[in-house]
Amino acid sequence: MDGPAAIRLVRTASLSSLVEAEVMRMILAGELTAGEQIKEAAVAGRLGVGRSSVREALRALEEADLVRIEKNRGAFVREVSDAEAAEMYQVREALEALAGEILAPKITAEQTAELFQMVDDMDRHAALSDFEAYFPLNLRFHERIFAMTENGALASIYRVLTNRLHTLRRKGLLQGGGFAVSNHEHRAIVEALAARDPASASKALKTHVRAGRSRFANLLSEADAA
Amino acid sequence: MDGPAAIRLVRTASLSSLVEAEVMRMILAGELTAGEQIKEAAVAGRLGVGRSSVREALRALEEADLVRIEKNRGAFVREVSDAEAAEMYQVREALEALAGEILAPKITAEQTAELFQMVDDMDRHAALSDFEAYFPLNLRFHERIFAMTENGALASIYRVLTNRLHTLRRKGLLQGGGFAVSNHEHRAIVEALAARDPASASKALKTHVRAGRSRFANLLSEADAA
DNA sequence: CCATTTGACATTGTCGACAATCGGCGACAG
DNA sequence: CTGTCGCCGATTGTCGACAATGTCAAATGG
Repeated sequence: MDGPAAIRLVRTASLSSLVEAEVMRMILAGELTAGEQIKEAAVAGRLGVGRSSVREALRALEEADLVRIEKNRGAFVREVSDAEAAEMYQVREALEALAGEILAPKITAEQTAELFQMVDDMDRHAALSDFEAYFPLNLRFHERIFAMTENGALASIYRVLTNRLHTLRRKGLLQGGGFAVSNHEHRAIVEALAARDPASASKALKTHVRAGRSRFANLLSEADAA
Repeated sequence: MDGPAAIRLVRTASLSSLVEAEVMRMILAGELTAGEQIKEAAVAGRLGVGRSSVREALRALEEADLVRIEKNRGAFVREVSDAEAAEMYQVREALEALAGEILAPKITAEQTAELFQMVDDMDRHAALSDFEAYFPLNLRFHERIFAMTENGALASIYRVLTNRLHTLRRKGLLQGGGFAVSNHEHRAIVEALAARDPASASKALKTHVRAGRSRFANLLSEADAA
């Protein structure tokens, strides 16, 4: 027995949803590279489930735009072009700005403390150049802001977008060396939120996303030059 | 033989994707009411396909948030509460504003002509109180604006959002509200776009969505009072 | 009369079988 | 040598079988 958590899991989660989570994890972790084919039988064998469960999972991932399915050819890890990434950054900018507008007027002292704490932690990791610790915290920071808005539709759409962007963002921050800079922007965001000023919170978030986009764009041109 | 269109369809579309489209159509058309259970065997029999294809389709629709699947209980048409609808309106406002900002600087004369034409058509339908003709044109009007931005990510997310809004339990109310007034707002939007002014286009779209939201809210309180 | 149990039925979850299709390799003609 | 055709192995598409689970009403006991 693994305890009540496992019991609850079995009672609520279907096999295909677990497969979906696992394949998604593999994609976001880079264990499956962009463009690579995902063979149903291989996944089924590896996870010890039938092909139907894998097919259902892949179908869900297709709707989430993480894989692309071509009839009679199979499922492939979706590749996001540079142009698409730029589009997504533009949408993300608007979403983050909205989140700032919603959250600023109603943020609580506990919440600002939590966000400041996260920024402090990120500062520590940045000082040590500990990317492995910094990166997930960065993700959680933005996710917490959306969660605090208590607008479920907004948070849900944001998650869809970041899932699609995930590999790109990792790459952008990895080489940028700009993640100390990026954290200065984080602090500015929290300060604007703590001041309960919707306009400046919105602006700080916009600025942050736009800076991230241009950091990404710079890396692209460097890579093209090389 | 049904001609080359049918051939292309068979070569590119899987059964499950066709089932998905059909079930989605039934949900959006209201043939399946909110909260209703969708039985796999019934759909499979009605469409003449196996249960696997139906299951895959339902799984995709779940990811699109049009149905909700409970393990061992089945799939149900998702119902959107009034509170969720309000959240979505807020997100939609931000997305439409962004679309206006993107489109205004680069809209062409042909495109403004097309949009003005649609507004004129809507005026005609409004004068005749022809809901059935007005409503789909209204949807297309907004969709065209997003398409013209040529930001695929933005258009894709907007579609996700509107699909979800269509499962609104009291969606009948959405269509009722003063649509002659609403079309005045449409004209203002196109005029701002034609003037190639991003700020005012963005503002006109925001105003329009916000007005739609309050029209909806008014109808809700009326309905609750009755 | 009410609460609980039990058991039959309906529905979903998972699996493997079989058919359809694709991609590549080699045979073969020019 | 090049291009084409046809076969073969690998992979996906679809289906129905069987097991697991939930539902609901009748039977049972207090």
